Amino acid sequence: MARSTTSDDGGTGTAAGTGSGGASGGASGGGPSAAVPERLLAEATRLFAERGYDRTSVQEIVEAAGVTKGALYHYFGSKDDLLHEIYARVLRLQTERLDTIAARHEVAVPERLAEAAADVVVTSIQNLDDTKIFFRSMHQLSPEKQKAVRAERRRYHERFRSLVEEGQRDGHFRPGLRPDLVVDFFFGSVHHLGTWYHADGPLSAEQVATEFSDLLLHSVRQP
Amino acid sequence: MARSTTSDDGGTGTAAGTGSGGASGGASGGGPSAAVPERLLAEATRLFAERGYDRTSVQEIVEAAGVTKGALYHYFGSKDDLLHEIYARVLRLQTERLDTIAARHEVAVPERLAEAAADVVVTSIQNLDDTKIFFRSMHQLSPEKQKAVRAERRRYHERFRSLVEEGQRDGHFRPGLRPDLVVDFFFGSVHHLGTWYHADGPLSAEQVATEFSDLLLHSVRQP
Amino acid sequence: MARSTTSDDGGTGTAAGTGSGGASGGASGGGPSAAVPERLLAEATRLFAERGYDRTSVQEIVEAAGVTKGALYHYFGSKDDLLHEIYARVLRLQTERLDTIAARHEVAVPERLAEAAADVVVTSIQNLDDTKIFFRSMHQLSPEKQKAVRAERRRYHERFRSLVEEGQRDGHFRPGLRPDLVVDFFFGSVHHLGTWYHADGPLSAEQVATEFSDLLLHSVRQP
Amino acid sequence: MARSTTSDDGGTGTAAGTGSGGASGGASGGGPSAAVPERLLAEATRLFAERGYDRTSVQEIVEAAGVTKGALYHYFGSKDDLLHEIYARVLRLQTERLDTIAARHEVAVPERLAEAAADVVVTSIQNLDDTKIFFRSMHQLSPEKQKAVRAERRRYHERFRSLVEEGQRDGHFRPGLRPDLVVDFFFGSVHHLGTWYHADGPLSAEQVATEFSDLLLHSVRQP
DNA sequence: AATGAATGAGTATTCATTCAT
DNA sequence: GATGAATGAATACTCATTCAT
Repeated sequence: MARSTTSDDGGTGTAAGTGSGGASGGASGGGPSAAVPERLLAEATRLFAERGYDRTSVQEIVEAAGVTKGALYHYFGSKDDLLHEIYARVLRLQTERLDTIAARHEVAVPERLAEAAADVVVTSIQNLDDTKIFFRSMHQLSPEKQKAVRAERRRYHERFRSLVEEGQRDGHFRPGLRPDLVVDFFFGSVHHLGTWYHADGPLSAEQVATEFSDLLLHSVRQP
Repeated sequence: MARSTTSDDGGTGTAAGTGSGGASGGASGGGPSAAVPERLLAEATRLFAERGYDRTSVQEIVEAAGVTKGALYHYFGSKDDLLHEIYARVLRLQTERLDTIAARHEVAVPERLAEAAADVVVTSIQNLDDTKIFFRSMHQLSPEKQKAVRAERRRYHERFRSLVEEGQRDGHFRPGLRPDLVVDFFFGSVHHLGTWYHADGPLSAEQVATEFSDLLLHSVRQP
Repeated sequence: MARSTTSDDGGTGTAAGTGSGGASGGASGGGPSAAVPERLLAEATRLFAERGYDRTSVQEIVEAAGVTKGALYHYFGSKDDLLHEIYARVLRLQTERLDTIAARHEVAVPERLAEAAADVVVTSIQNLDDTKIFFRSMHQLSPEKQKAVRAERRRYHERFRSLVEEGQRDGHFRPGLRPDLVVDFFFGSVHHLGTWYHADGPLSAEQVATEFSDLLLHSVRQP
Repeated sequence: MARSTTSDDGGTGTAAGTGSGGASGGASGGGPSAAVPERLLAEATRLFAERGYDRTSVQEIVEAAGVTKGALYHYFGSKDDLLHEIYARVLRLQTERLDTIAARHEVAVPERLAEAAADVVVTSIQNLDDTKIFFRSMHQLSPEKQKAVRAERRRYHERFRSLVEEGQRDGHFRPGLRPDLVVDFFFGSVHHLGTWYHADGPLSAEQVATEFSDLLLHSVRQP
């Protein structure tokens, strides 16, 4: 059984091992020739972002992916599982990137914070569908999956907060600030990108990233 | 007919005519003795915030309000209408407050911006249910109501943006900033209060307001 | 009480006596200044013909008539009552006209039959809404009202059948025909006028009446 | 998906694929062992004829057919779809029969018209439920389905009318008659069979057919 | 690995009617 | 004579999920 209803395998398990060598296998991403689980995740992401989790029916997902319900339930234990997988994927990506940036101890804290902030803006815009889903659909996950996602999210925020705290200890950032509030302040802005940013608008992801990063840095920096 | 399906009466219409002085009338808020439309709105707000719009059934709302479905549909054209009414109410409130603050031309712009920022944080926390609903459920409104709410929201953002622009002209705020991005940056933070703030947590509304306002001001101020 | 829920007063009772001397009274027909019961009947007739009895709500009727539900229930015991009144009205009219024509014993039977046939076609077209309602909505009447209408209808058919029988006895009409079948044959055609006749089509009521009457006469006449 | 909401496949599609030879498949008609779509159609036909389309609930249909609502909606897109399917079935049958009869060019027109007339009476009586539904429920179809049925019906009438016109050209029928009116005259009679004919009455289908056909022929024939 | 028929509990909404005023 | 708020039962339709094949 490939089902992952209650699995805690970090989220890669469901799709792993399918299709290699098969006629349809191999491609990553959601193109028509991609493996079935990837295609399902890609279409689900698109549809959840477009009309919301509750308003997207399993039927619509499988039709968009060109498979049948049976196939979906072969790979995913439930609709909820699909959503959880989407969250896991984005959290994994962001955590990895933040860890890489934060670990560059040779770079001064303000530069690392600026880079981390800009990076999360860019990846949030690059995965705007995930960003939209993230803040809208958390409460539609089952309680235990919600708990798991919140825990992962908390760890991510803690790493970010550590950077702020490190900057305060080094005298770069204003000591009176509450680092947790700073993090909530900034990630509110990031999560809301999904409500107003449009790829075909006047601003590139990098422009937004630069400005958001700049605003954050000015807001915390020791004048 | 008291229905307000397409009314643009500013939202007070639904409750009008229920009679001050009547046995059931008069009270505002959602207590058990309040008028039926108010009770429905109060319970709907609570439930939408608690479990989301799509996951709240009309049945649950009327049970919580102690009336029947027929009564709900006597006052509101649809479930969607209820949600729209909630949005209209909070937008009206925030717009009024911002207008009052922004109009105090005898006060310098940074002080007015700081006050406006702190004020919207406090009222967002005081109406935390509305805040939660706002950013989660916008896309569950019917397209035309969504358009109406977005338009109203845009007007609100524009007023806020004018303050930033005024500050730039006066030389208080950094000229290189894009005022629209500043507004999106800050209101992301505000709208996300609903995802992390808890009334029984360690922070008062005023503490958050002061810190968010401070972060905003530092982020834009001419150093 | 003016209600006529179970009355057998021949159908005139409900509206009689209202409004004489009142500001709104006097006019017959359904114009905006007509008395309330007439206006209700007129709008109900129009709406029942347009969208069917079950698909017309009491709310729609009272809105079209410019009154409230309370007013409707003041004059009519039920929605069903309204429909019954419409049937009674058209049956009364047709019966009266047939009686008048059939009683002209100085005229030969074929001429009387031809005139009766043409007349019922003309009045059916002049009251096309009633004609549409008649054959579509009979089964939506309450069982007892349905019985009453059927009985009245049967009496009407019997009078018509008598003409055919009289013609057979006089040697004008073919003796082998079953008069009841002739009547059903012809009234099928008449009742179906509502499904195809349009006032703005190429045929006048009189043209249809002449041709239908001619077809009937040729179908029964002794060659 | 077996749904046929908008299908124009001539109406057989809904039942396709249920498998001849399967444990439940094969039987036509509405017996308890028939395939699910057939059983649903059979019970719907019976109930629509008995109490009308609007007064028959989907719940009643599925209970009568011994299945669940989900099963109905698996095969039919809507209640409206069921009705449309009933119309399509009867129209197909009648069109086929008329075509066969009208195509016998070796037979003189009056004989062919008489046979066609008698045949449509017999099949209308044999499918009396369909006949009842036909004239009562047309206006309860969705506008586009109504249009489709009317178009099909028009084609049927046109074929019948062609017979009349052919007879006029051949000198068998009176030249002054409007063939379209003759057709409306006759089919009014046919459609109304449902309102008065009873299988347990004194008349056999053939007796009615013979007399109706005779009345039609006499009404149009050159004396 | 995959199908698709079938389930059954759930959804928002409608509506004729009543009744205190 | 007339109002309109309120009822409560009924309505068509949806959908995540299961399971025999």
